Amino acid sequence: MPSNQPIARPQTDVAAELRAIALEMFAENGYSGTSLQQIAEAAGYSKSSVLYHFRSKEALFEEALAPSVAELDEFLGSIVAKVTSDGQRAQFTADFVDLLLEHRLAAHIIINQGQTLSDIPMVDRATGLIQRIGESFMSDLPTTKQRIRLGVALAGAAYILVASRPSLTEIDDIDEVREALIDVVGELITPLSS
Amino acid sequence: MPSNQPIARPQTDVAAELRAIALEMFAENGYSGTSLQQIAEAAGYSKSSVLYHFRSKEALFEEALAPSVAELDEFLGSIVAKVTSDGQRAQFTADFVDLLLEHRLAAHIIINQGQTLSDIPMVDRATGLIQRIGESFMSDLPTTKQRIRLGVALAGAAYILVASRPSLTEIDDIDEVREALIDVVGELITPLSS
DNA sequence: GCAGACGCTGACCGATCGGTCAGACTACGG
DNA sequence: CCGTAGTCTGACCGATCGGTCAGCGTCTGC
Repeated sequence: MPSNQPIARPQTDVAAELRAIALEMFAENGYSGTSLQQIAEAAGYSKSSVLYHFRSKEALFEEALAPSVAELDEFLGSIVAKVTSDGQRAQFTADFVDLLLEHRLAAHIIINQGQTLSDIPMVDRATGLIQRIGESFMSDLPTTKQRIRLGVALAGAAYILVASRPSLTEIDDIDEVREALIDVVGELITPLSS
Repeated sequence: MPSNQPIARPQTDVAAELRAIALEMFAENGYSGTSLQQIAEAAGYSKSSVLYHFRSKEALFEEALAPSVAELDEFLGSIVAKVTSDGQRAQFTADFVDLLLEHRLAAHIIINQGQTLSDIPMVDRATGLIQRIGESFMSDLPTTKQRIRLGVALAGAAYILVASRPSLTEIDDIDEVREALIDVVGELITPLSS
């Protein structure tokens, strides 16, 4: 029973392995602070091998970010419905927090290095999506204060979950943080329609 | 009437000029993304000149950050009084926002590159100070939700003022943003004592 | 007017950067 | 049993990195 794709994927997908390791190192030490040599060593391959699987350092970076950006795109699509329907604001908040938690590393990179790396297409696309998410709310927020409230909620949540040292988040149960965060963001967001 | 320091400082303090330019470039392109060559060119000097005024790239970086970190230290000292006295919470909030505004570039660097550059003493000192500011509040915040509320307020305000693209802040009058931000942070912080 | 300090520079250093390339080894289909 | 495609590697490339050093003017106090 032949199939049109390889009968068995190699047990270890080297490219995927490299993407994962690279994503972690780019988040930890920055894009320009991480060399192909370091990535190769961490993965147990040679630098040449990394460049065999990926056209360039930038290509590796983009492919490592791609899945997270794709989900961010999907998230933006699902927002439109929820923002207009008042009852689903809570669902949006939970989805937002969970998206950040699921894509910690990519979010860390976009948040902390987004401006610096704006000339990389994948990064530019991600920041564009984030901006559109903000705008989809902003459109019916007349006062500066309301807009700031939204900004503090989203940026504060993102930074706490993703970019801060353990200091603020501490060792508290991650689920406890998640729920508290959903509460606080919800408080800041829901009075916006009033 | 001789003095024990040079009678007249040179009209243009080259070291100070280099610190300012370097701070800007480190904030914009990251520490490892900024070379001494680039800094020298931007300042109109040679790379050798930069290294004449500063022992090393890291020394330049530290000296560029130093004034802001010193003020952060001062700020931490002034907090202790204000946190305990309930009436001065509003004053604290305004001071916090103004501190961020006054030291935009340094704050940008610490926020976005603090983790990556934690092995640089000045950066480590700054993150330590920030942590102590957080702890000075946390100490009498029993629930996770209250602590998250504080974290969202501080991190959100910091990120909006300092680290975001113009997207959220927009072209709105900076004073308008400042006041709205003080309002929102105040809302999040003041109910903490209840 | 001379000695020395100061500010600055180009030439140069070894190390490392991202990237190329010619092969080596393996596995598989004809 | 051979050819070919896929995977991986070391040797090598020019460019750039942070940093050193000898020496160039200029300015100043003696």
